[in-house]
Amino acid sequence: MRISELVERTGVPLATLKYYLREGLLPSGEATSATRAAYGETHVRRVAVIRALTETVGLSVQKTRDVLQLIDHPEEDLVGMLGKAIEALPPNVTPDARADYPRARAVLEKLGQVYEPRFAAVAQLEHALAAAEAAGIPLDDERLAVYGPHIRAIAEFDVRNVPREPAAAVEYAVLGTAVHEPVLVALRRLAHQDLASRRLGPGRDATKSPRGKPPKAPSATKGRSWKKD
Amino acid sequence: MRISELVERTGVPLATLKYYLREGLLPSGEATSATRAAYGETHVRRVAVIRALTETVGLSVQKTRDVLQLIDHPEEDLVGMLGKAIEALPPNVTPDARADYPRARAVLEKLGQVYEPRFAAVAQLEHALAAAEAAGIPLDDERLAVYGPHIRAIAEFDVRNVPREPAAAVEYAVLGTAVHEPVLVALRRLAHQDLASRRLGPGRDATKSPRGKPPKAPSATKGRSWKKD
DNA sequence: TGAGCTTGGATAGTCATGGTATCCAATATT
DNA sequence: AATATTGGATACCATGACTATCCAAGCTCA
Repeated sequence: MRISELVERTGVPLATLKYYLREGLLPSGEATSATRAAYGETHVRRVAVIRALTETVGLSVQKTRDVLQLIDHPEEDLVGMLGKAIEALPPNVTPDARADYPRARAVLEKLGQVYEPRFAAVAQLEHALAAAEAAGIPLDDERLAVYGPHIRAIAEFDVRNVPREPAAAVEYAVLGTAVHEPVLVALRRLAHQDLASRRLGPGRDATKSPRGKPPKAPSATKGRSWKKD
Repeated sequence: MRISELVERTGVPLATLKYYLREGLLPSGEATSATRAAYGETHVRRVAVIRALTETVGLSVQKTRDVLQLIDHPEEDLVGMLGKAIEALPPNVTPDARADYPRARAVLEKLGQVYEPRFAAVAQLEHALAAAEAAGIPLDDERLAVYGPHIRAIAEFDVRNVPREPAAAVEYAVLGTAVHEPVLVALRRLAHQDLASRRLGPGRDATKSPRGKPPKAPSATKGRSWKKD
């Protein structure tokens, strides 16, 4: 297909596609002549991934390019790739191997995981913990005892499902880490709303302005029983 | 204290503090004279919260102001406040009550939660699910069956710990939702790295450059027993 | 008292991002 | 041949988050 069709298929303006081309996010189509190139389904998919990474995950165009290059040039070392990908993900904190991340270290020790200051995620965790502290809601032991195992279980599922084929594994690891984060975050927010509205009782309005029927009582929800504190 | 001291205490440049003042993120100190004002600990804390929200959570200055105003003017309706807060959080998708969010609806039905298109989080979830799909890693039933309950459990803990006092509850709900997200995300990334390095076997190097002894089994951690699901 | 420093308040400038818009010349297409 | 579409290059623009200056009205301390 020609680039004009790519515009139609993806809904992304021509000028923007050219921009992605320039920035190296999107490989140029196969040149069929001096002034013409053919694009394929891979390009359609690539554009979708670019938008997912930039719009939903919130990566900058530069970081998106880094991540895509990781996928395009997979190395055998999955763990190393994963590390590099995580480094590209927000929040953009650059790890300093010689720095000390006391909060992160304490947390990791409690979780029985290795504290490795070269991991970008350690610096990210430190940052996040400091922010929580600053906001007046530190991650105390009790909360960590809840968050830790559940997050670990989620991560175990993720890792269990890594494809065997190396290239696919890299793509899964890199994209999966990034792309499921917003899903998890949204699910938590929705669970908050669901629980809060049930807790504060049906009968009161569930939303700010719209007058919506408050979600019906906690009744039967998959047989789950939510004890209310 | 004078503003120059606030600069020292927070490490934020004067020009930036003035910017926050202008934008209404930071209340001005109590005027002691025509050209002098006194700042207190509340200001120090406020600046910390501003940085946490902008740097770590990734809010824009505008959205940060919205969130802070929510906290400063708490209403009794906690659920409504929570909804407004979530609306200010990234990704910035504005919910359309008349729109249909098919992916989000399907997920919520499977989870036994109410589908309410006015909730911003529903639109956010739809967005995230579409992005995951575009990236080639859709949230299939199996994954949802794992993510859902664990996230729910986390959210239950969060809701269980809402303070009783209304103003404190609003602050906890609004800040807690936002501020713990980066923590959860960082924990998942670290769990990925931990699991991946264990999986690809000790014996192989755990990171690209650093040589880290693979963590010992999750066994006993501080005598605390967190049952793993 | 007065020289110099610190403020608050206002205004303008800067830098990075993430696009948009144009122009052009070389083809395709009809 | 006439018209439309490309690729490639270049220039332009809007937003956001600061950052820098200016100024005049106080403080402060010798």
